[in-house]
Amino acid sequence: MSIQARKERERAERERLIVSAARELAEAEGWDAVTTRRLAAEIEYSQPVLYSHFKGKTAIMAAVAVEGCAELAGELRRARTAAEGTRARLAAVGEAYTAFARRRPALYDAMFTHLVDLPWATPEAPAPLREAFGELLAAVEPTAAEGEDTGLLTETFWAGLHGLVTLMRSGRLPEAGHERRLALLIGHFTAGLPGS
Amino acid sequence: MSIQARKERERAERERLIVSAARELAEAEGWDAVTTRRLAAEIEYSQPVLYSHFKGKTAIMAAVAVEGCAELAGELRRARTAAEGTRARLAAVGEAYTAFARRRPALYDAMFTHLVDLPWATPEAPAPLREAFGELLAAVEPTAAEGEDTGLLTETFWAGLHGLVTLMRSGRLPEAGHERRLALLIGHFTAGLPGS
DNA sequence: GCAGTGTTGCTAGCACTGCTAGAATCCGGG
DNA sequence: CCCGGATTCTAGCAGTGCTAGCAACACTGC
Repeated sequence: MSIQARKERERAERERLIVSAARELAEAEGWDAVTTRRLAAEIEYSQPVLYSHFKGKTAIMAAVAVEGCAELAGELRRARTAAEGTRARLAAVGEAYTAFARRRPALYDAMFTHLVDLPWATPEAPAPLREAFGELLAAVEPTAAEGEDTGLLTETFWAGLHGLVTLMRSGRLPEAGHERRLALLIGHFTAGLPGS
Repeated sequence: MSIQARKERERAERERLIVSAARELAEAEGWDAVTTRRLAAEIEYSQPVLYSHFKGKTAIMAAVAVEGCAELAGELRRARTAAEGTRARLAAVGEAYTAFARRRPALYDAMFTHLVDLPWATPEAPAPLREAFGELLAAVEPTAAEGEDTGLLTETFWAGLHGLVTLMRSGRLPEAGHERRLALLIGHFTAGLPGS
């Protein structure tokens, strides 16, 4: 009984070790550097051990992505609750979102650009994913007009942020001007608001 | 003199063959299926021939991306010139952009998601890239307020479209609702326009 | 017409990838 | 103390992008 519990505990511990090692390696050298061999060496086990925990490399990335979503949700919440007023809250959340993406590019890639085989826009989506989206929703909701679908509106706003981030990170948009582009996006999503 | 001209012509012909084969293969089975071996077989030459034309696989993808940009520019222009009125033009261009992305996902990936090592936001960017952006600019410009930077505004609008497309294609946004999300984006970028 | 020459394209192979079958090893229970 | 079963490792597969060095070809000058 007790010894099996210990084994399960150790196993869970090692699983967390895999995920955090993958994340650290990715953040330090990019996802290309995260090979199964390299990752196995990092956790001081052999390759096949990885496959006893995860179905494959993409499953490991998915686990990292979920972890990242939890973190992002926290940062968005902090930004939102710290700001006063509808417009300022949306601006703060947008700022926090893009700052997160720029500070942790590899994490962001795992979450929102790489194919990771996670259920997204469904109730079965992992909690951290729904939480992160919920934070965006909470910031966007007050800006909605009468009868507007706040879910769709949030998705559209999210797309704007995501586009800014990815196009910039791939060199398609110059870093310079990011603040002003973000301000334009916020401005267009809060036009016609009494508080502006 | 003439024989060298013929050789160069044949060489250029083969280069075009490589690019179009890569493109067709990518559109049919995705970029993962475009391996150097497969591509070589497709053009009925051996692998090293590819490297006498392009620096590597990414360079081939870049060539495909440029071709795709030219095509996108054409479709955007058609959409823009066919529509009447500032708002309708922006809507038509947005519609054409997302339709292109959904119809030719592999092409779109090469152009705007994969790392392709092309100069983008500079004067040295290939003409088709600048043309495609110019089409967006032409549609966005009339919506700009007094003293607004139309370049930055276009970039922001582009980011919105790009975000919608990529999040949808990776399953992060449901296909259903695309039209309404696009309408919301257009709406927010044309608010406060006399013609609305 | 023909040998020499220089380019052109091919064969073979490197170092690496994700992933897995089967051998070896370790650990708890009798 | 030793056996049995779970656990982990070694070794290898099929595939990747890319390249060195050789063979064969086409063209030039005689």
